[in-house]
Amino acid sequence: MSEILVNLAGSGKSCNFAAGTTYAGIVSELASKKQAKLAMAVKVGDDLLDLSAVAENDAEIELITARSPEALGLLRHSAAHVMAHAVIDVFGSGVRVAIGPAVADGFYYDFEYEKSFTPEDLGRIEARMGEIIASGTVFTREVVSREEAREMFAGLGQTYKLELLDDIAEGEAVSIYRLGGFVDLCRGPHLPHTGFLKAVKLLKLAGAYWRGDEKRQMLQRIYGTAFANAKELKAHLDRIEEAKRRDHRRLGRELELFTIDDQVGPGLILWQPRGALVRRVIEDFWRDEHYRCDYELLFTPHIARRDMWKTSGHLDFYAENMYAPMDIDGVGFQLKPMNCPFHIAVYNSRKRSYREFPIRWCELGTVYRYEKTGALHGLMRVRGFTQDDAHIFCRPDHLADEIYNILDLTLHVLKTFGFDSYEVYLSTRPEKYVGSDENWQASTEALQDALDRKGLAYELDPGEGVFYGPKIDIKIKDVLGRSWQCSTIQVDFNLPERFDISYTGADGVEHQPIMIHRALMGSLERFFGILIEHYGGAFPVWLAPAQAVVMNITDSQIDYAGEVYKSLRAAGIRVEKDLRNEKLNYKIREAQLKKIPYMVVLGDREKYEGKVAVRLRSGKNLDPMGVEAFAAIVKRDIETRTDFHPVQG
RNA sequence: GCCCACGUAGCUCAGCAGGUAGAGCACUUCCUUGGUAAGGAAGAGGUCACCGGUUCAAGUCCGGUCGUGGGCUCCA
Repeated sequence: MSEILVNLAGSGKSCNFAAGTTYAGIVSELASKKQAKLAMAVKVGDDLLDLSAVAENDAEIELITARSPEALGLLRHSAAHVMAHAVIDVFGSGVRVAIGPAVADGFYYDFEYEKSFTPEDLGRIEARMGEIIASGTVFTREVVSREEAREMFAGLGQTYKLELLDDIAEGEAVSIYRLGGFVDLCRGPHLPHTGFLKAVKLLKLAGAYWRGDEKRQMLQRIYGTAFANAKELKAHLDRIEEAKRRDHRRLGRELELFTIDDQVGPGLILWQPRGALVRRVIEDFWRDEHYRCDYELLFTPHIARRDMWKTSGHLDFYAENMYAPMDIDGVGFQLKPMNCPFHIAVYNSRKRSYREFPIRWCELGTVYRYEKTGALHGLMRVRGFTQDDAHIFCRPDHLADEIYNILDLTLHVLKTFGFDSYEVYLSTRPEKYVGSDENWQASTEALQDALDRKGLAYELDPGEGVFYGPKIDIKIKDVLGRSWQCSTIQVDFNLPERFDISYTGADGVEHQPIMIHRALMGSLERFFGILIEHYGGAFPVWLAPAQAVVMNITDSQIDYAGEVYKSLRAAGIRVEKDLRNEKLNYKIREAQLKKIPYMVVLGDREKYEGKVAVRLRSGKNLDPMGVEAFAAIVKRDIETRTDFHPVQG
């Protein structure tokens, strides 16, 4: 029998073994007793392997323990098997299992069963899982022939497994894993035994189509999560709670920012006064920044002739997202899902010269798109929303600079809203596309060039571009670490062609301009939703609907409070007054719940000294000061768009 | 759109062997004039989402409609 040399990464230890020794055996030799006990799997090269697998060649192996980055995936995948085992134990062999992978925050398993599972069932399943885990049942792997596997799963009535089996490439080994009486077709690897599962929890039930295809069978999905220990599980559950507390739908109602009314319709947003105020501040900022960057503002209608949407191609490739046409004096009109054709119409209103380029037109354009009822979600997915849209008409040689300037503006805007961590994606030519290869190549290079100059690291998404041109997408990360795609910059060779727009070049000949579509925030509605969650409803002073609230302690300061209120207002501060006949505690509590940045408390002391006592929403107090001094503090927050007294958390 | 769950006062929720609704907060009025997260009392407020069915009787059972929530790419 041949010998192989195996060394344990990080330990400097190596040893000779007979080929065919299991990694468990190797580990027990090379690692300390303690380490060996903690080993969940081994990593050889890029491959994660079961401890029960055998080594055939010289190798360097790495121990996978609960602390390894790969551990969570392993734990969760094994937990999924334990769950499937438990479900079959509880509901019988009539349960058909589909797939059960580890996912970003946990794991799931999809089942088909005649009865639907109830939330109470989760408890029963979890209880049974607890028993399986406590038993320390081992996972065993077997490599079987296709025929054996087919026979076995057919015998078990596991038809989904048969289907999966058919998809395994010829030549690839077919492996099955046994866990007690439960057998699953699975690539693995798995934990040595269930005793490694220290913290598992089932979370929710959901429906999911077999293979994500809505034409196929609807299955019942059970989501769960697993962590290396109870503490980390709890931290995860706390994060879920925190996300719930920050849910923009809840805060939107509590802070009276927006509502959605059944009578009006689903996916249609009513901006309440406080929300509308925030929106106005956002829009003002947006417009100012665009004027600064040499954009011009447009306004365009909400409907247009159906013919226009035919020319633009929307009726061909976007019809399912558009609302039905309406008949106006015998002519078909349709609600706009995008603003671009209107901007082209503005372009076409007269002859254009290269001397005007680049033309930069922006619009806060409200569009309407059909979304499936099940997809609607608060402000995040709606049927009517306002895009912070812009279109740039230019020559190919302008492209790189224009993109650079757009990136510059985008990052500035995002940063101002407190987002300074980005993921950038560059999507290149897909299989089906319009435009010449030269144009694609030149503009893709222009995008790359701009990204490089801006010093932005990006990921390449080959073939993920839209059919009409390459694009850059920017995802922002909020305080909870969730990412949201808002900004997009797209080059378009298609619309200029379809509308046959042109400009007169320096050579006196007509040329076709290139068009760039871009949005920074994407949808004002959605961006507002993201902001609400990002700030947890405690907007920075420049955005806060109410920046300060003046409150008196007793009726004897009503006049003084009125004066303070007036001078703050005159200073341009959004101030409210609470002069009700209530105790100070009560007023503070209310202002606190409204997350108003500054509470101005006025009692006799302040009145006689001509000062104000300021409480921050963080709970801290500032030293008493004159009204002007206080106004200056608030003004500084507003002008710098940065809170000098940020809210914790 | 599909699966599951849910839809009772502005909000959060209770009610249920089917016998014609209840709490807390918010709101209104009165008392209280009180220094940094809820002072006290009284009052008003609901065709129990909508439509239909079963029943002597339905918020409670059945069916449908509308709406809300969790999901529906993360491949054995």
